[in-house]
Amino acid sequence: MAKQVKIKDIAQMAGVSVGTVDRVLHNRGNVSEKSLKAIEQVLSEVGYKYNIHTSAISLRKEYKIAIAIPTAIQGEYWGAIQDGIMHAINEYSDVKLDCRFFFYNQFDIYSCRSSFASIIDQRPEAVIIGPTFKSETQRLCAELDANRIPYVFVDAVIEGTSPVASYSTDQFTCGRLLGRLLRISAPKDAEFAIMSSQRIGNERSNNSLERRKGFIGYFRDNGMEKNVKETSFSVFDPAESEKKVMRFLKENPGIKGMAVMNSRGYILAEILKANNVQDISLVSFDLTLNNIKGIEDGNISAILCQRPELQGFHALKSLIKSLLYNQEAETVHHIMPIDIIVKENLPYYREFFEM
Amino acid sequence: MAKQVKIKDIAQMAGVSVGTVDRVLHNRGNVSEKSLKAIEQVLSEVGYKYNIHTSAISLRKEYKIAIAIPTAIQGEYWGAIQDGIMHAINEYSDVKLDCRFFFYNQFDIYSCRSSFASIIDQRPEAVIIGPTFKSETQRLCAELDANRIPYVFVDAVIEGTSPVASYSTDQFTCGRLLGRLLRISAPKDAEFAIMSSQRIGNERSNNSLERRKGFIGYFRDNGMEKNVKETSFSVFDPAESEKKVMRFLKENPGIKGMAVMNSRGYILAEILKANNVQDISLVSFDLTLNNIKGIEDGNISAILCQRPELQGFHALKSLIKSLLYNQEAETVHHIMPIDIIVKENLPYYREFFEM
DNA sequence: CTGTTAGCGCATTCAC
DNA sequence: GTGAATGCGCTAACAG
Repeated sequence: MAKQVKIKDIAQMAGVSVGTVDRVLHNRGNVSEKSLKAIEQVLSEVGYKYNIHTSAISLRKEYKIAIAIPTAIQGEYWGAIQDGIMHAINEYSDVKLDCRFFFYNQFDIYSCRSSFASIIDQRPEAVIIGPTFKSETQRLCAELDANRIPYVFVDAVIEGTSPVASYSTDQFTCGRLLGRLLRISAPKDAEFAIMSSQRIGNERSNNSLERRKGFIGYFRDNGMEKNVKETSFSVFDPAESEKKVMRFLKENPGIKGMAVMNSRGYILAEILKANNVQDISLVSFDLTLNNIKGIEDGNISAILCQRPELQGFHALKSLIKSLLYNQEAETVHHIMPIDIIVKENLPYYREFFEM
Repeated sequence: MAKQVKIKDIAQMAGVSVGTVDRVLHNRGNVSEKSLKAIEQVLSEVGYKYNIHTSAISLRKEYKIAIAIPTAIQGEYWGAIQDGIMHAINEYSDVKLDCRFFFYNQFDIYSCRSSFASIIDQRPEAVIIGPTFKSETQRLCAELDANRIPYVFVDAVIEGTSPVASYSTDQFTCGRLLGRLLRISAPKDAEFAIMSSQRIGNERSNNSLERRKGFIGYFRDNGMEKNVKETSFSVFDPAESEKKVMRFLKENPGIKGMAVMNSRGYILAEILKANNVQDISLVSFDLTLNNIKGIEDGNISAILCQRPELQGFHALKSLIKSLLYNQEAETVHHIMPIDIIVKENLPYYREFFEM
């Protein structure tokens, strides 16, 4: 229980006033070489620790924060990210924030483009980005970099950018994990299907592709590459999808597991259920309301979840720290844990908000 | 982005001074009926939200907190709980705390008794309890209740007590989940073993018993009660354990999965590995260093984890709130999520500290 | 360049 | 019973 050393203490030890210490801590210049040295000396000896909250109350400034993510629907993936952000706003309510959401349609590059453009117009002091379109994001980030506006990524990372932090999942490993979950619960010679949703614009396409690679890689590593089949279904045309999937299963009777590389597992759950297919394990992503129902009803065996609330929470938290401490820090990439959710452990994931 | 309403605002609206509002908020009396009414009226209208941190800095008081848990070893279960507590101390460093750990030997009731006795002597203002011995805990809690000292439970809940909050896991469901994990990855006629560690004093005995019940219940529900076998092993005598386990496996050649109802899975992993047993899945509890190694080496198939850091973190957090707000609130029992950890998702659980 | 000072939201003491 | 005043750790404006 070492006592926290305060700015006043440091000032005293360094033989200067609190004002000068404050200037050093926020490196906003106008400090003599001599004072600087003295203060840095003391700082390195005693290990000063900032107090965000007292700092925040004394700070009269209100920060404008822009949040650029795909349209968030309650009970779905981006809705959970939004929940996490709201939670952080609440937890750091002493930091005065003016948060604005700039939702865009993740399947419409034009919507993304115009959304990003209006962000620049708003001149925010910090930005949270849920990136979908690569070059649009890069363009936005270049602009932000030029204006020294800090930003963080949630869900995924875009190369060629320099965020304060990022919160994402190792999608490749997700794919491998999916492979493992299906394989261990099936006979040795079983076949497995990758179900991709055919959709113009490609839903979180990069993520799905990585997952697919991991999935195939897993079976390749186990000498079972030939056991992996692949087909697609439509999100919008259930009847057509049903026909297609059932035809696929008839042609591939060895299929014992299906992996849906996005959050649309529930659609296939409905199809399998309607056709009384019992011996196929279904795995998918994200704890959406539909998928929750699928698990509860026993039509989905497992869901992988990437802690979207936590991503949102920490995204805002790290931005706040960046704004208040104002220091040039290295980018920190955080890889979220991958939760495996099945019928038994489902209830407690829903209930407990994890911060 | 509704503006936070402050005490000053409330005072103004109610036509009184901040002092009076404060008296009401902390219900420490000396307020006229009329003022009280007025303030409560305003409060119910605007929904005032406390700010712990500003509250904490203005509060000169230092709180004594006693933490009574089994001896915490880094990298093991109680060590992780301690980590979470330390994390909370750090996160709420503006609240002045004098935290003292009162470790006790969870296999020695006398050590527990003397530890609990010294807590009472210390006259702490709040207590975190990791309960092992039922009546010892009940006695401590009765004493705390009598002195109106708030306390919270981690890991488990003891009946006949009235904590501020508790953070524990549904052990019965853990057992069921273990059953499921083993069953789905084995042939239909496979047999499964409950491995209990025979140890005087019974390691977290209640938890193990609940898990066992859940495990057996799961197989009963699936009409496979007869497929469940049971044996025990010693933590202290590896050679003897090895003999015993291998004999058991010879006598029960149908065994395809083993469930260790505590954190000692790694011991069996070593035995299986040493004897080149490959076709038996091993599942156990808690992300201890030994178990992590077992997963990495492929000798343990899965570990169930009950977020010990999070338990510790929230335990202290809720105590802090209880101390600062000083309101008689209902007990809140929190059931932690049960994480399933396998080789693929292991790395990211270790890395990401989840608050 | 530097020290002083007022003020942030809140708790508490102390006159009235 | 009540309100004014002081201080908590910190920031920033201001006067030197």
